Amino acid sequence: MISKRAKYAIKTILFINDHPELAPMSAKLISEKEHIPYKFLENILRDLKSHQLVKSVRGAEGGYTLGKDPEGISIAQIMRIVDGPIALIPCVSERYYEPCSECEDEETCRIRKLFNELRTEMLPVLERSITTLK
Amino acid sequence: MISKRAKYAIKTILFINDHPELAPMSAKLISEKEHIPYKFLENILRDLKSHQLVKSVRGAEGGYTLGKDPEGISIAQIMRIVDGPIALIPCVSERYYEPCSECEDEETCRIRKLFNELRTEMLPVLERSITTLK
DNA sequence: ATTAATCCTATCTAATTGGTAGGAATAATA
DNA sequence: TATTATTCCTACCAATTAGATAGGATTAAT
Repeated sequence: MISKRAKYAIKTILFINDHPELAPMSAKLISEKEHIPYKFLENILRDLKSHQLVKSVRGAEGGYTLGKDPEGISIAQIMRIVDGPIALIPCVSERYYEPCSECEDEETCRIRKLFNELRTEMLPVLERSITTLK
Repeated sequence: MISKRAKYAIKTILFINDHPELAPMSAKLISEKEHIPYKFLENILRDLKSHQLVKSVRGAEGGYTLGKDPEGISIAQIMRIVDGPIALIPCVSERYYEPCSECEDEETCRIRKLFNELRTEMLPVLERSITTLK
């Protein structure tokens, strides 16, 4: 299961992308329209900003805009920022790899092999640009 | 990420299936060979038993055997028992469905659509019989 | 000066994860 | 029959994570 944080982050990015006419978009508005607790949303936005997924404008009339071309933003990117690995076990994660403490031989581990295959199936779905979501 | 509980459960089922000559298999042996904390393993086995994935024989020389034909056991089954849903958001889970509290319209939700597609890609991998794992 | 924003640090509560403790019940076998 | 090896059961516990909330400093438009 992904966290609420991740779901909120995805909603936020989609909402900003859907409403270019309201740029820069205030956290208050996002919070109200997407039913995300305001202070929690602030945290999430800070996280997204530190990873360049959004940019901010300070002061009155300020708010957030996407940090890069929406074509280049995927759900996978957002998930990795807020939840960490996409893979379901750490020993098959590319970016967050960690060996399993009790595993005897990673090369022949059937569990690892299966979850590696699983990750391979998952990635293309999650790495599509957010602009392709309908 | 799946829990350690789930990984231990999978290892346990595979180990029992791999060693029919040691049936019934004691928790002590599984614990030692697969490096799973004994008391924790007991919990997991109880859980697997209550879902008919293993059967037990009590007393000295007792232990555990598979609760059904290994052809009929999948990683998905084990994961559902110990971790719950396979789907990454509750609103696309078949067996553990729950609506998203903040969602306005499930039918048109793009996030839901994507994660539903994701689940559809994941299931065939996880629902293969454990006997096919190499 | 006021107001509406972002930014920052810190704190809090509840649930979950990963595990442990202690012992009762059962059955093989010496 | 006593011992031993096992499953079975209830309860507890510590650390971490999830999901926020609090309070205020900073910035900029009006």
